Amino acid sequence: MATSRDMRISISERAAGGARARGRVYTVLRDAIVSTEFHPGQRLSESELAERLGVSRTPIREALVRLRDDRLVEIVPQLGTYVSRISRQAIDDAQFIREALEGAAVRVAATRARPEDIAALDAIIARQREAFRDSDIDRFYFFDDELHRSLCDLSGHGVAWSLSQRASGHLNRIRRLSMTLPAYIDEMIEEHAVVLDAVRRHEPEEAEHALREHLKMVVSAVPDIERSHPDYFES
Amino acid sequence: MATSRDMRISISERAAGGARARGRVYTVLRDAIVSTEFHPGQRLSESELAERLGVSRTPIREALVRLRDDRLVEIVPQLGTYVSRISRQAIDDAQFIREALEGAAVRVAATRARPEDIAALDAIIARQREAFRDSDIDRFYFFDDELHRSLCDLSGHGVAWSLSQRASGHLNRIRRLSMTLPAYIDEMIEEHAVVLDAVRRHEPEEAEHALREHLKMVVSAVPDIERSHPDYFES
DNA sequence: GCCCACATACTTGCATACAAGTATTCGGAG
DNA sequence: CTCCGAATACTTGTATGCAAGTATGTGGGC
Repeated sequence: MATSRDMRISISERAAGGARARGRVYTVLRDAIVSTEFHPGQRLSESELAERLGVSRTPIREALVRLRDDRLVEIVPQLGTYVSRISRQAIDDAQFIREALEGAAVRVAATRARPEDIAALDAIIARQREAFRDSDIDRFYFFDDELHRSLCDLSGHGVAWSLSQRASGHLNRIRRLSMTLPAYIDEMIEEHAVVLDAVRRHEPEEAEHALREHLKMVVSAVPDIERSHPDYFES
Repeated sequence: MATSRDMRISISERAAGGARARGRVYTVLRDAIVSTEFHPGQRLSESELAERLGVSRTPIREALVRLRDDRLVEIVPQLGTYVSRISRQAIDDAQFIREALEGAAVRVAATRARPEDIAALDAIIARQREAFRDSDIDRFYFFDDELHRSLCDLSGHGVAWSLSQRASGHLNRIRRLSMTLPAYIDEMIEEHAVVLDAVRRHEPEEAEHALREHLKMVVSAVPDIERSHPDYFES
């Protein structure tokens, strides 16, 4: 029947929009946690969050359940909801996931990148240098994500980036905290340039290796962060 | 203070348990979808599911939201919830994710596997042959998962398996459907043996290559399934 | 016979009410 | 002063009620 086919089309068109309140709440809470505006270990109250965000407990709960999947909060029945403390195992897991997924993606990206794609990537790095010059950490963080996301998109598997992101909550808190140290930012930009050069020259092996090395740098910041914020960590 | 440290411990102990109704509903619904007991394209009613499972709409909703993250259902506001039709892009994405994650995991597993680990893996393959001999597809499917999960666990990053699974909903429907064909099962078992041999000999490169080749076999079944169930697929 | 308009019955999204259970705190006894 | 117990004020989990919106079926007009 023709109707069923029409319905299918209208469905996929509308599903893309998604819900409004639920998605908004999830994004707001996730940002607050990753930016450590909500401190690791802090207790969260569903009712208080509902009041502050101007919605009822229902969308708050649905967002918290998603955040639990991300291991960013721990929900204990009849007791409370807590921002997860940063876990070394979770960092290690996220690092493994990122290297595997983004490494595989950049390998494909290196074989497929067209000149205009590379120009777009160059532009992103230029913006990173700008943000660094202006000491605008939030903007740098944004364009850092943007670069990695673009590389995944180029591979034809944008889902690699979304998955990597959802798995990288603990790691991203380290990223954000490490960006308060200018030395890290400077080195990050140079490493981005190395990755991009390998992509430009269509060298998949080299690109993957450079990216994996680059990703390892985030982990190297852990001891510094652990020293300055010991209470943010587990056990 | 000592209290806060004690609290932390009790929290992590209890968080492991998790909720009962919500988790149960999610598992039941996911199994129903992946086994195509719920047909791709089928419309689901929150109220009907609530009645059938003996709970209210709330846990049903939370489970459906998780399934939407898995791309297994499409929720259209004020219209209805539908079991996603199998999407070629989703299959391709899942394949990419599985190869990247499990490939990286088996590489590590090959370097770390101790004799007793390998014995355990051998035992799983033996059970697969048993299930094959008894034509018990569900049991074979279970031990297939068990083998892949064990390999990921061996790498020290069990999370690779959970992520891979959550991303593989569309692919798993193909897996289940392809297992109705005995020829596929037989070949799968042999390929498992090849992977395991490489792990036994501590050859990471070879193990990853064999696993990636093995994973590709699932995709090769797509045209067959598409011919026998054209209405299960998108557009 | 065909087509258009309206009412109806459904859907999900959100808000609220109730139930079960825990930590804390306040009061009293020793 | 110390310690024990019960009541209280919270927490999350679940159930239900209401609002907004869409598809469908029915009845009337042409």
